[in-house]
Amino acid sequence: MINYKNELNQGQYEAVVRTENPLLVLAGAGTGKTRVITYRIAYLINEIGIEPERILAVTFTNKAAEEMKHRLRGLVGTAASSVWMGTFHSISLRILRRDGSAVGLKPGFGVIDQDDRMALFREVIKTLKIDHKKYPPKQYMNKISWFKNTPQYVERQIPDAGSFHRIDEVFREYQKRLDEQFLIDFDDMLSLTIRMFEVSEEVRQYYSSMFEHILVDEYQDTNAIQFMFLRLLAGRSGRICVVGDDDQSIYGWRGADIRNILEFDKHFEDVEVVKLTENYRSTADIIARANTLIKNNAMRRGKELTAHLEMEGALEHHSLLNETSEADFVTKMISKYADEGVSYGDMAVLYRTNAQSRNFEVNLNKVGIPYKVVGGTAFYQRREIKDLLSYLRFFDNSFDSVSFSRSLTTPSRGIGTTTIDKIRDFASKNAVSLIEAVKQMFPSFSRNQQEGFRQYVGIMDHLASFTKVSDMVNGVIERTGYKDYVLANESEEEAKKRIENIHELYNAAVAFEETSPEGTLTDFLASTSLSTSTDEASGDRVSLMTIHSAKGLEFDTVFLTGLENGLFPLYGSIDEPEQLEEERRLCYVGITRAKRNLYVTCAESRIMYGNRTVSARSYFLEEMGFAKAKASFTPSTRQFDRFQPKARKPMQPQGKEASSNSKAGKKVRHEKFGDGIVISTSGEGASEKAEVFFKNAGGLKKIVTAFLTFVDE
DNA sequence: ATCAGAGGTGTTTTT
DNA sequence: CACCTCTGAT
Repeated sequence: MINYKNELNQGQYEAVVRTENPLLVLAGAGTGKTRVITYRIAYLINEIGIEPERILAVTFTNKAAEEMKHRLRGLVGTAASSVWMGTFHSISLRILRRDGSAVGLKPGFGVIDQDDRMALFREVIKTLKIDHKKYPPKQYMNKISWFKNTPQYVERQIPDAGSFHRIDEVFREYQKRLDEQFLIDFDDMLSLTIRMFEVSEEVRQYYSSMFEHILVDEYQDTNAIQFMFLRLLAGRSGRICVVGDDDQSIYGWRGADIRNILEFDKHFEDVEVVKLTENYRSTADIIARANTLIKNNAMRRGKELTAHLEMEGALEHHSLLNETSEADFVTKMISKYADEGVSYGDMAVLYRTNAQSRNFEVNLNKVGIPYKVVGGTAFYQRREIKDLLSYLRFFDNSFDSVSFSRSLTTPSRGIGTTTIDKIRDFASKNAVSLIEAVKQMFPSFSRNQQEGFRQYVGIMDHLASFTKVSDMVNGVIERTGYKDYVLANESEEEAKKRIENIHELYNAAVAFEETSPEGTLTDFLASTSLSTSTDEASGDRVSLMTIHSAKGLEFDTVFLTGLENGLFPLYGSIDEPEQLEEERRLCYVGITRAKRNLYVTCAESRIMYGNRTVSARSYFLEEMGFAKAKASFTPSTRQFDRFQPKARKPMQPQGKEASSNSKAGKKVRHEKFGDGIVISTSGEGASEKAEVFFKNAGGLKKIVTAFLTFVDE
């Protein structure tokens, strides 16, 4: 049926048929990674005779899993749906649903989503009377999230006391509340699964022998405990195949450990390695730029892509005056290509930070070009959706206090925080559910409040009369009068959008019933917590997204924007070689998204923090070989600091060579903060301020230039 | 209990 | 700039 030899090149073929030993596939951008994975699974099923449900395939996003399943269906038909395919998180969740009792989870446990988790941290900080201004809840959340991704947490340790203000207390209190509410958070999915494997040899054995073959996509972005997960299932000599590209590792900040891929052959026995370097995506020009850029990185296994498509395209760099002209330029080019017949869905505008999307949005709107901002607020994060779901969440889990207070107060019923806090206390002290607390405390409420509660409890009772998730969704929409509430409180335009979303929620519930006929409300709610904005379809519209979100995607025409020092590479990374390398990899990912046309832009100044700041061209521009901007698009005569094209230890900025009107990159000294590097400047004359990164004194600070001494080297 | 307005604060990137 | 939280007025 499938002719593997004909449909794959030599390297891909090897990657597909070597199924005995641990296999590392180093697959550069556009070298047919997805093809390898799908064909390998097909090969395992069709040629080796492995049962599809004994194959585990881990992807980076839910969307990638869907895409892969779709492609696999084309190769093996309905068997595709039996393969275990999904992200580490979704697979872990599935495992925990079945065996979570081994680590003390109650069968119907819920999953708290990111926003609610943040809300929970705020509560905790408040209860512990910690000054949230001095110690923002967000920091605790990040630190604890980070900690939950370490082997120590898997081993049940508690964060090092003293490492951050009262963090162990916060951790305990936060965890206590989660436990009380029978909730787990995002990070728990993975760490609890691994803990379970360690605690229960029986469970581990069950999954380990069930999965005869494990495949992992985007292996370069796995972290320490994801590695543990794989090791526990596959053993040291197991049948595991990981596919990745060390040059595309861009999640170090999230704990991804590039050593997982660099040292794969140390972690497993008898490892075979296949390198895929033949690129079938981009023009030779694009590949050449990508290669020269990434050569500047020291931490890599080292490989060079070769272009295999006979195709011509544009590859240009344009330096624009400011962020508006950058957006103008991009918009103009998009129109041009659209006129030439390139469809909108085949074009993408990429940037380093989400905040940059605005200018493009404004301009594209003006001209009427359809676009989609990927990575904005995810569907399930929208206010109206969260409001409605909070009823279902509370109905599903009457211990969930975040959902309780949200649903109880939207639309408002004359019950406020004071009363809610009382109910919480009561429930917590008596170890009863919140709904039980309400019932017992009922006589103590004022008449008005009693009316509110009666209505609220009525909705919950109403929900109990349904079995189908979609009916419940509909029930909430009807009984809360949510549409009227929206119409009464929002502008007509806004209300229309929200109501559309509400209908979409109902559709999602119907779709859920179709894809998982056995699925419960709990499952549906968990799936909403796992869903992210990158999972949503984009249609025939121009994609606006961060380079991180663009990972794994490709477009005919790509605009890579904002190539300025301080923005891309971003501030903090400039002085840290390792981080700078990650930024460079990110740039590499950006370049290699383009198939035919690539435009790389920068702006000489842009508004940041509300004032206009001038910044220097990105190091990466010179490294890609864009030594000078095109004359026609550089009205400014300003000179920028230049760097040796092949500096190894990237770039101690050379202050001396900078011109007088751009101080970016210069080394400075401040009486109090010590040595630093100027990132950008704003203002004129005596009020001129410089944004300076102080390595040893708290990072980025804004200082009036007069207080700085410029240091010559 | 709710809302509007002031004022302070901080920004990467996301499963 | 844009968000968020706190405050004081209804």
